[in-house]
Amino acid sequence: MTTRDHIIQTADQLIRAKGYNAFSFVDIANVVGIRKPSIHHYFPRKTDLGVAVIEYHIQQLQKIQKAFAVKCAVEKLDRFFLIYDDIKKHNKVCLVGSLTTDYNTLDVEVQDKLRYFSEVMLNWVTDFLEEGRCKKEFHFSEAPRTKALLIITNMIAIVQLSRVTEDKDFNLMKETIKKELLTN
Amino acid sequence: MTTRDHIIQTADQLIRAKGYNAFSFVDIANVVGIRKPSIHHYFPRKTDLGVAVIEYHIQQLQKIQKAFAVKCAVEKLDRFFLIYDDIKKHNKVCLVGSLTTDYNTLDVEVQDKLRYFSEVMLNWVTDFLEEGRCKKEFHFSEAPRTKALLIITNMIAIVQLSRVTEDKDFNLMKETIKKELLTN
DNA sequence: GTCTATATATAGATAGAC
DNA sequence: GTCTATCTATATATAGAC
Repeated sequence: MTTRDHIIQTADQLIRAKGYNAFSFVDIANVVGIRKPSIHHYFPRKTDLGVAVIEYHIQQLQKIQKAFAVKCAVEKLDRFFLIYDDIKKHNKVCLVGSLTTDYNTLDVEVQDKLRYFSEVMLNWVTDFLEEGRCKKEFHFSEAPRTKALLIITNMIAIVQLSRVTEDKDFNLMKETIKKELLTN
Repeated sequence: MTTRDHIIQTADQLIRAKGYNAFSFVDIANVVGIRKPSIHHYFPRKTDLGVAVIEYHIQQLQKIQKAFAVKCAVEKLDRFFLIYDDIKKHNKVCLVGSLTTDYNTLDVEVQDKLRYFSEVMLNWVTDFLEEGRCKKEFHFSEAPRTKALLIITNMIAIVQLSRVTEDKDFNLMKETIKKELLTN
């Protein structure tokens, strides 16, 4: 892995563990094993790093979309849940949840990139829900985009909320959502 | 309003607009019209202020619970939604959503108070959902606490997510949730 | 590409006068 | 109860040597 990628992935972990305004270049330097000013060689401003972290997430999601394009809707749903399994396992929150709460403190470049990432995510879920209903894998009465919003908001917030309720509420949400999609 | 209350309410607005780690005592001083060190007279540490803000929310919620104790479940649901209407109207997020994303940076006193507030909120929603189903006002198949988690996570995250999708997604969530509770 | 040194701003917090 | 002055730590960022 290149130093640049190591910085991006470390920033990503810190943003989702502590929040955008609670991580610093020193935190990253300590993990990557370089000095604070060296990070500016790759990312002149914190904003540049923030944008790069979101771009990394967009790339990862597009890889998943591509790899699962031929799979059935239930498999796509399971892959969607797997994203949050990983988040919950490491006691993080998702990038959209972390950055939307700090939204009013972000530079417009980060805001715009975040908007685009959210759009890609929402479109993907909307599409596989519609496909799943079309093929009788899923059953739901709402518009596919509305159902996608319901499910995505469940997942965004349960990784946050289960930090203070109970960890097992995470699996409870997942199982309830899946069961209801498969029933009827 | 006392200076102390003014500080608490200003801190509350700032936490939900920008996040816990993005507001400072100077921000509050500028709004309240006093100097930064004067705030320490009321709240020695930022942690003390954080705790007070959550306590304020607990009090507000308990007032609502009391005032609506005699009302029907649908009215309680509408009052629950009204909390989020106010949040969305002012482009804020809810306290639980804001503080759970910053959870790992909070002192344990704030964490514990936040856990208690979340419990009060979850219990209230669980109770009026159960009551509503009992009286045939609501229809749902999940356990009441599970349904409460589904609805609360929808609301926590839609005020966050609709900052980057579309504002009208907020009303869309609300109406969809209510319609499904009333149907069947 | 990484370093040391530094600039500049701001954070949370305290001391002590009024 | 509020102020000025100050402390200490840390933030983002830059300059310039190696």
